[in-house]
Amino acid sequence: MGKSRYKLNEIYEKLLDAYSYQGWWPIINYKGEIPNKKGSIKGYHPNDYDFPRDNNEQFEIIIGTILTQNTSWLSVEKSLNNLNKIIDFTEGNLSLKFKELLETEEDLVKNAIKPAGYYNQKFVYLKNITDFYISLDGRKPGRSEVLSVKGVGNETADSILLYAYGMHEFVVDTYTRRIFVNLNYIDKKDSYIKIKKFFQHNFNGGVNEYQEFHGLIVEHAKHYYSKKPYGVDDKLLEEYKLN
DNA sequence: AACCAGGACGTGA
DNA sequence: TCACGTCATGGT
Repeated sequence: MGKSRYKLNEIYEKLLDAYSYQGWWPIINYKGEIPNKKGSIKGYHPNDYDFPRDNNEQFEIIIGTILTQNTSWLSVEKSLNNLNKIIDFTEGNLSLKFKELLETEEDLVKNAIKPAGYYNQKFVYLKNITDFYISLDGRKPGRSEVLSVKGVGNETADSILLYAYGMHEFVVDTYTRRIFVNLNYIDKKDSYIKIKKFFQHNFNGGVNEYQEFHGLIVEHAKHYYSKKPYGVDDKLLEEYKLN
């Protein structure tokens, strides 16, 4: 494990030194703040992995995973705050209240989530995942089970499992691909599952480290992998680049 | 004014 | 399987 030529744990430590704890997944009613964090100014809980603290926070994370598909977190935060004005996220059973709202106030919900984009699609996806969540009745879902929900693909599934359920599933996103393609650790044509397994086999860490690593990868990528050509100015991880 | 943002799905080869 | 078009608002 330590003799792998892929030094993922060293990279993890390097990113942690550079950016410190990211406090993913953000909770909109949490009062913690990280100054100068792009995409949001609050909701993160750095170096505190005891989340979600209740079922409503768990469901809020799940809503967020749908809304953030191909969209910036700032837009999602606006949508979540809009929804929070319609339904109190902190009282009662959020999933049941949300289901009721989805069924009776379609236009109201669509308008609320508009900032996150794709609001017609995401409205349907939210209905699907809400019904699924309620059907679980508190039970932890399996990966294939979550994947079967229309609107939940590989990344969203792993985000739900890792951040909402605290399960040991590595999340791969476009930023992960860009960084580690640039380091020649993976090929840009590799499938999601292949990359996920690559990280799970070569990165030694538990649930907390999986959560943190993904947040760090996103943070680092926002600095050096948002505009083409990706990563040419990435001095921080330069020493880990292969051939 | 293009381009991108914490993707997923349907379609046709 | 896989490449491609579609979904859509908002920031840079």
